[in-house]
Amino acid sequence: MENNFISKKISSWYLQHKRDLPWRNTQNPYYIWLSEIILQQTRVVQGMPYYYKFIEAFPTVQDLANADENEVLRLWQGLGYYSRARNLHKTAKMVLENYAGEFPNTYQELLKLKGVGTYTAAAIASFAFGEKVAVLDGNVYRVLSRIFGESTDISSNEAKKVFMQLAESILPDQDAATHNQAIMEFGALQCTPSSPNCMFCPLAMDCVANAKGQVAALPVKSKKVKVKERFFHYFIIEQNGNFAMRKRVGKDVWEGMYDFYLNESDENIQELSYLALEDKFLEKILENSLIKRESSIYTHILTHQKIQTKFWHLVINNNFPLHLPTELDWYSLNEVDDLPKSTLVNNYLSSFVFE
DNA sequence: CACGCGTGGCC
DNA sequence: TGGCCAAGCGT
Repeated sequence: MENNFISKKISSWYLQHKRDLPWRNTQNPYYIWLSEIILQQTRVVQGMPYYYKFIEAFPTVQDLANADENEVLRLWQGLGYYSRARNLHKTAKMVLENYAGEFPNTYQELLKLKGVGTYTAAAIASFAFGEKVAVLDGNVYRVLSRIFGESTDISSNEAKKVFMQLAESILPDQDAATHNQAIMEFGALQCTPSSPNCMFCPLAMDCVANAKGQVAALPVKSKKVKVKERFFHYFIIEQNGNFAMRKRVGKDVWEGMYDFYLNESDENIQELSYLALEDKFLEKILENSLIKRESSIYTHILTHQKIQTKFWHLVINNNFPLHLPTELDWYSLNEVDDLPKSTLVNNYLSSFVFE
């Protein structure tokens, strides 16, 4: 490519302004993979402590593969998008079983790993193995849309082809790794989503959006999220110093994380007696317990959901032979602490001390 | 393939 | 304040 002045300017800017991030000082594919999974949809400052925790707890991919899923999820607790942690663990096992413990070293092979899509495969292939493949992430979409004045909706299916073509048009033959790092860092620090400082931009004179006064309008992104309201009543069931919890399964939020007995309604119902009408188990435990604590309403905001929750701490009479539903099991206080839990549950638990 | 999946920071 | 975003992926 002869119009590589764009790549050269961005890479030059990168060498002057790049942050010193730990995963940039290694070519170990395990560390690079780990950092890329952590950073999916996640800010560097938010992911950084998790990166350090993981490499300390699991220095090698073998260590990660040999861990229990709960242990991995517990370490991931608080970072969100927990399928990343479950897939991280699955992939570590795959690397051990299918690749003899050696990370696959090409874009095409990397794509076969769980949780590794086109972006992450390109990132690992270029950073760890020097393969000439272009990364296409949120930063790259933004930088390219502005430089080239490309207004294709980045939420559309067509965008992936259009922008990949642009990305490849400025991908240099040599050192794709530095180029890829550079364009992402350029998007993160210079060509920012809102109010970029184009006065100091080395590409100001080359940028179509800047010339047309379209910087704020690009990239075009149409997708809007619809927020669904949900109403939870969590019942912390305690008997003889043990607590009933379950591992969440299915397609709902927080799959794999542990929580308490949940009564969910479409409407904002406050009366326990009303809830118990439709919930025989709840009716039974209410008849045989004391309400030790009734929390205030916790409003938990997720990307697609707004969940209003009240927590009820019930102490079941010691002599009542309570038979738990199959999904629930008893855990000691220390075990409760060790289990992976959502931030909503942890917010409640950390708001007071069990006595 | 459009949608669901977390959390925290920003204005 | 509420909406938007931040190194996407699986289904």
